[in-house]
Order: sequence, then structure tokens, then C-alpha cells
Amino acid sequence: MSGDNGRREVTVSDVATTAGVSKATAARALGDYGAVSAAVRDRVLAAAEQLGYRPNALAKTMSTGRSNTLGIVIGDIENPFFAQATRGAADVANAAGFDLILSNSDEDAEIEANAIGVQLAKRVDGLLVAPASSVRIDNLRTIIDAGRPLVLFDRAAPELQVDTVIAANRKGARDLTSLLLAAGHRRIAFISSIAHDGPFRRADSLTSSSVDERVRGFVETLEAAGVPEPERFVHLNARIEGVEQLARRLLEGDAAVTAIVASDSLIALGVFRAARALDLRIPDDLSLVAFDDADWTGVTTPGVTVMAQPIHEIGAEAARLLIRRIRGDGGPPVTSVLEQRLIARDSVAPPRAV
Amino acid sequence: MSGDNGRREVTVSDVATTAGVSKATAARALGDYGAVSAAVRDRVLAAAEQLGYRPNALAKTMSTGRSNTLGIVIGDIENPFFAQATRGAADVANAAGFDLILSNSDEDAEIEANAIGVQLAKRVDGLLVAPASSVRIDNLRTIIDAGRPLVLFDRAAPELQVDTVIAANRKGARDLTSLLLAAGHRRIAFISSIAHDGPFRRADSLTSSSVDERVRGFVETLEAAGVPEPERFVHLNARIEGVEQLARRLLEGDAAVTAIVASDSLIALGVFRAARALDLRIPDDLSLVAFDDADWTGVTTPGVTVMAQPIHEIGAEAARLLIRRIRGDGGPPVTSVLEQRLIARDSVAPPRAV
DNA sequence: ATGAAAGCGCTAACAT
DNA sequence: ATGTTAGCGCTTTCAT
Repeated sequence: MSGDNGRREVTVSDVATTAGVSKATAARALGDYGAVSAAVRDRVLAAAEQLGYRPNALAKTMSTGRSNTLGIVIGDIENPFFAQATRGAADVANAAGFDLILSNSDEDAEIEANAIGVQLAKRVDGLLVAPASSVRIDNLRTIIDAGRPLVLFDRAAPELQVDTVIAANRKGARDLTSLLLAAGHRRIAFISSIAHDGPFRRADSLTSSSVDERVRGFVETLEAAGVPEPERFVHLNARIEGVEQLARRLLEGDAAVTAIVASDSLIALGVFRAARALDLRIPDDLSLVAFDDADWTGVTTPGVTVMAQPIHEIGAEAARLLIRRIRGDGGPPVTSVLEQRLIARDSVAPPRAV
Repeated sequence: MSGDNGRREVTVSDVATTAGVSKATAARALGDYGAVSAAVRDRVLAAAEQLGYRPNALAKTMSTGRSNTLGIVIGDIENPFFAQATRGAADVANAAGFDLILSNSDEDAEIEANAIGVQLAKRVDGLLVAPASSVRIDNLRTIIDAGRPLVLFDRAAPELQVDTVIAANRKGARDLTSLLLAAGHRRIAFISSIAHDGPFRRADSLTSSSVDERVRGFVETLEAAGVPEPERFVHLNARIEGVEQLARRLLEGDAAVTAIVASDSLIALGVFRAARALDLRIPDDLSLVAFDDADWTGVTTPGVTVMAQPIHEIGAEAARLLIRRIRGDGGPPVTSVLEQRLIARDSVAPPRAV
């Protein structure tokens, strides 16, 4: 049964009866399609108003096959990156008449798979996914197999021919690293919370293509500067150990690093806390640069030098691509790469003389 | 037509035919209800697997009347408060088998009304709303009229008998204000971005009941301390003028305030920026307290003294109440008031001697 | 335990 | 311009 209090919902039929026309005519007037005379339309609309008719979008979806709903699967809406991207996507979606069903994957492929399954069952017209893994892509294949358009954002899945929106992470990482090198640093650590088994090795592919690119940009820049392999410190799994713990470990002892590249603003926050706990001053004792121009990076002392990403636009562009596909664009898959922008503040200085 | 590439979706009927049973039996096996012999079930499941059957949740909703989808309408997902509350709600919802359709209202009643209409049309099983206005509640009435359960969070609507989850804002504001008073401040400003016509007057009701409560807590505490009416500075509409502009205005000249209560973390950020721009030092030149323990409030110099709200729990509790209603609880409306917690850091000091 | 058939509220041919 | 009718994919009596 539908309805909650026994009160049946008003349907097109009811409106039709009240207006004294057929169901089809009422539907045409209500749905604003087909041909209806002005007089009849008015009559129908009046009847609808009077009865308190509320269209059932689900029934419409059943017959048209279009739900005007998009699915979006992200790591965690509490992460400001995803919140911004989601807002960007939502704005574009709404403007085009679509709603968003939101799912958090917590970067877990299992949870992601489940979320995708549910959204597919709810017949979303297409999906926006920041995949938990750029390599384990069976989750994404499911979507394609179901015949639904898919757009990846923030992370690519090289194995998959599908529309993708990413940022120029490798270049961003190179620039950030160069900045540190130019200031005189040689012992620099890159920190990300991405999960990875064992220490990073050059041939490894990280589960997030964006972090992967950043790491490569970092490593190759150090290499070009003659920093020997063992001193290209790449630290992953920061979420497991805890960013603050990890940072403390890197900052203590004789072998402490003098600069850190934070892979996102949450990492930067952890580093800040660690520095404060150890009574290290930025930038005098430690230089810090990070990805993402989080709102607070301008109000700390010192402000943090960051590589800003057009996050809102990443989400918006992804939604645009998706809607284009839904509307029937059959062209070859597109990869949109958005530029990052350096915002220099005051968190970088030459390393302390030893 | 459904499907994209002409490829029709596999339905219960198809599975039934392949398994050599009736549609009803296949549906029972697939949907795991009714009575089916083990042998038949296996046969059906195998057929489903083989054909790549994917249930159509919409069709299910059509016949059961339950969509297993909740609507959530908030101001802006980019606002960390809403992001956290949404996450709390999502976790509870998912655990109970519900999805979330997200809509941003930008605190605009018009947009909110539209979002609610769409969600109602999509037959969400219930709605979670942080209402753009606590007084103009026709939007919310629509939901009740449609017979769908509604839970308000963050803000109440006194006129409406409906489940509500809020924080103890008045007490929080009193405590924060007392703290400032105790440090010796007399010229204190309260800043919120809530929209309001004209200057705040005691009899006014603000559109956000939570801000309303905070303002009252602020005003009554000043009054009790003997601060005369004209010096109980309540500044609203900060979004329109710009928080930073407003803060600068309050901090310059002979009549400058010596302390500020920020109604949320975004306001606090603006105040921080303004202070920095004016070269005012916190807490020496200006004391600052704020609502919400945003992640960055611990890493600024100094750290900000805040009144923390259990934001995640606000969303979670709201979802719990809603799901209870959906499951049929017919008890009287409940209002759940969650306590706030003071986190003292270093942004408060006595005012500069004049 | 299984099957036949009706119905959820809408759209879309196909008449007229 | 309007009406008739047949679905969309599922659940749910009601039989058997």
C-alpha cells in the first residue's frame, strides 16, 4: 500500500475524473507535453490544485526510464575536498534538473561496490565516482555493464575507457617540490593517507591515481636534483598510523626531515599539530607545503603555501560530462585535466643550518 | 524505453522463464520473502546470476510504497557543520538500509521549497531538514500534508509539532559570554551570517532558531552583568556585508569592541582574517570565542576557545528519529536537545587597558 | 510450495 | 485535441 495514514495519494486518474477528462489528457496537461487545449488545461490544473495532486516521479521513471537522479560516490563528505566537489556537481546537476544520491565509501572498495549496487538498483541516470581504487576497477565495470554512464573524478582508472576529470597533479607536485629544493631543502618527506602495502617503490601503482601522480612528481623532481633514492621519503598509510604520529616520527631525531609535502589539507593539519606538539616552528624549523587551499591555510601562523585545485570545478565539470552522456553523446571518452595554482604564503624558508 | 543501448534490462520474468518457474515464485526467491523450496530457490538464483539480473528498486517502491530513501535538505554541504551532520545522518541511514538524496538550500526558502517538492515527488520515505527559516514554515507543512515523516535538525520550528534535534545553544551562548565577561570585557560583539531585516531588537525572532537562542543567551548574559542595551552588539547579515568587512568595521576606531563571539566557525575564520589584516593580535588586542570545534581551531596561533557541538550526533540522532517514524512509531513529537561542550584554548585574555 | 492475475501511477502509441 | 489501451518491473492477494 502507499501512503501512511490510509489516505491514498491523489493520482492523475483522480484529477482526470474531477476535471471530467480522460487520464491521458490529464496527464498531458499535468506533464506539460502533447497537445491540450487551453480550456482543458486550466480545468485539469484547477482540479489538481483542488485535490492536492502531487506527481509521483517514480511512476514517471518507470515509464520513461529516466529518473533525473545522479549517483555520487565519494570517500567521505566530511572531507572538505569531497564536500566542495559534491557542491560543484550538485549545482550543475540541479540546474539541469537532476538530484544527487550521495554515498560515502570511506575509500573502501567493498563499501563502494555496495553503494554502486544500490544506486544502480535505484536506476540513477548516471554515476559520478571518485573511485576508492584506480586499479581494482570491477566496481566501475559493473556500472558500465549495467549500461549506465559513468564519470570518474579526482582519480582516473587508466584501464577504463571512461570520461574522467582530474587535476594536473604531477606538475603540481613537481612545482611544490622544486620550491622546497630551491629553498635549500634536501631531506623532504611526502605524506599521504592513501593505503599501500609496504614501503613505496618506484614500480608500485598507488590506489589513488592522483596521489600516484603526486608521488611521481615528487620523486622525479628530487631525482633530477640529485637527491639519492633512499632520501626520497614517501610516506603513505598516514591514516592508519595517524598523521600526527607519523609526522612526529619524521621530525624527531638526527635524521629528521626539514620539509614536508602534505598530500591534502587534512595531512597538513596533522603536520601542523605535530610541529606544535614538538615545539617546532614553521618555517624556521620546518617548511611545509600542501595540496588544496583549505580555508584555514590563510589564517595559521604562518600561512601555508599551497597548491590550490579547482575543486568546485572538478565536480562541476564531472557533472557536465555525465549529463552530456545521459543526453546521448556517444563520442569517445574524454579526460579533462584541470590546472592547479600555487599560492605562496609563508611556510617555506631555508632549512636551519646544522 | 529503458536501457541505453537497446539492451533491455533483465527482469524477474526473464529469470522466472529461465528457471522454469512462475514470475511470482521467482520474485519470492529473489526478494527473499514468502515461501520457496530450497531447490527452486537455488534454481532461480542461478538463473538470475547467469542472466545478470539486477533488481529494479523503483518497481519495488511502486508496489510497496517504500523507497528506502531519505531526503536531506541543508544550507550548504560545503559548510563543515552541514557536512558533519550529513555524515552522521548518512551513517545511521545506511546502517538501516536507507540512502540519502541531498539538497542544498543556500538558506533560501524558495530553493528549499523546490527541493522539498522534488524529494516528495521522488517519494522519499521521510525528510531531514535544517530549515532555512524557523518561522516561515509552509515548506515544512507541505511535507506533513503529504503524509511523510519529517525531522528538523539544528533548528526548531516552534509552530510545528514535529520531531526535532537541536543543541543547547542558549546555554552555550551564556557560557561563552560569561567567559568573556569574566575576563573583563564589556564591549563584546556577537556575529552571525543569518539574514535579518534591520538591526536586531529584542522582540525579533531570527530565522534560525539556533542563532536566535544564541543571541538571546548572549544578550541576557550581558544584561545580567549590567551592560547597557546599546552596548549589547548583535551583528547579523554578515554574509551580505562580508564577515571580514564587518569585523574590520567593529574593530576599528575608538568604539572598537574588545571581544567577539562568532556564531560559527566560518565567522571565526573571517574574524581571524580581519584581525590579521588590521594587525591586531589575538588575544592581546582582541578576544575571540566561537561555536563549533572546527578542525583548524586548534592549530591557529593562538588556538580558539570554542563551544563544541556534537554535530555528527545531531545528524545521527535526527536520522534515528526519522527512521523510527518511518517504521511506524506514532508517539508524540520528540525534541532532543544535545549538550554543547566548552573547549578552552588561548584566544581569550583581559582587554587591553585603555 | 507454487501459479495466475491484478495493481502501483505514470507515459506512449495508436486510434478517433 | 482527446480517449483507449498497453505496458514499465515489481509485490501481493487469492487460488490451487
